[in-house]
Amino acid sequence: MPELPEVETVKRGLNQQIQKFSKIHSLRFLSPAIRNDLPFTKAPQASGQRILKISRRAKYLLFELDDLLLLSHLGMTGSWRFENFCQLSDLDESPKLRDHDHIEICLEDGRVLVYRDPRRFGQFEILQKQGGLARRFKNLGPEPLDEGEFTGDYLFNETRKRKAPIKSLIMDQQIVVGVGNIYASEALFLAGINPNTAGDKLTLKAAKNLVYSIREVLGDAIEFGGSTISDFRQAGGSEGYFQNIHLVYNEAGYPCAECDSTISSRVIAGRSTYWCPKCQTL
DNA sequence: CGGGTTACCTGACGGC
DNA sequence: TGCCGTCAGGTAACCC
Repeated sequence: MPELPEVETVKRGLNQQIQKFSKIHSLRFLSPAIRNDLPFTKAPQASGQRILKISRRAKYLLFELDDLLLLSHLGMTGSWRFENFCQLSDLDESPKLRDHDHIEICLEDGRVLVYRDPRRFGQFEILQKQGGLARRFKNLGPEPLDEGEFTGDYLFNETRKRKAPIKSLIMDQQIVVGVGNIYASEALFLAGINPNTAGDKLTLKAAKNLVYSIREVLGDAIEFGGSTISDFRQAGGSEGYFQNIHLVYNEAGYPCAECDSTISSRVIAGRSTYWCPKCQTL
């Protein structure tokens, strides 16, 4: 589900709600069954650690503790929420848990952070602060919103000799992180580039345009609190608004907002893809 | 290696 | 009502 704007929205919401240096009373896994099979039911090493802040790399959330990092990927349907009044003495009787809750982090201030993920495509790992992260993230490309590395020249170079459709390439997290299926279609529309165009057919000018459009659509989506398609929610539980501004995603058969042509769709590398045949000719 | 397909899961929705 | 097929924002394993 969540792409970069949704994860960024969750991160900002969690940081607002984390009190200054909330201390963890206990962290426990309610189910061993999210994607990277949690090998234990309790994580005593997290007890007593403060949550200093929550940051984001690519589509991963990083809970920075005193000595540890909690790494959380939301997959398609993952979400974090706060519940009040954690029953510290008798967790099993907690009435606040729902179906598909997998992780519970009780804070000493009495609140509890709960991770829920019906489809269980999410990931969760506990890493040592020193060293673990670089290895874990070695295959991730640059952050699209950071100045400097993700430039038109960079994308042009990365797409040379690549025959795959440009849409697949901008969703490749080794080339650039954070772009998923919705924002790939949206960014290509803004740039006037057909998603089926082979990577090596991209001109330098088009690559520069596309980098600009990716930045624009991701940045705008963050301002609107992300896109709520079915179950994405901000950390406070409210919906995003950017889904109301999608120009091509899920618009097959409807008129293009720019030119009234009928929006096309086709599955590319297993993912539904949408574009305007008249506006996207590069 | 590069590109596509499938698997991993549950739930929502449409057609019959 | 209910059954069945299809689809869903991601990643990783697998196959050619």
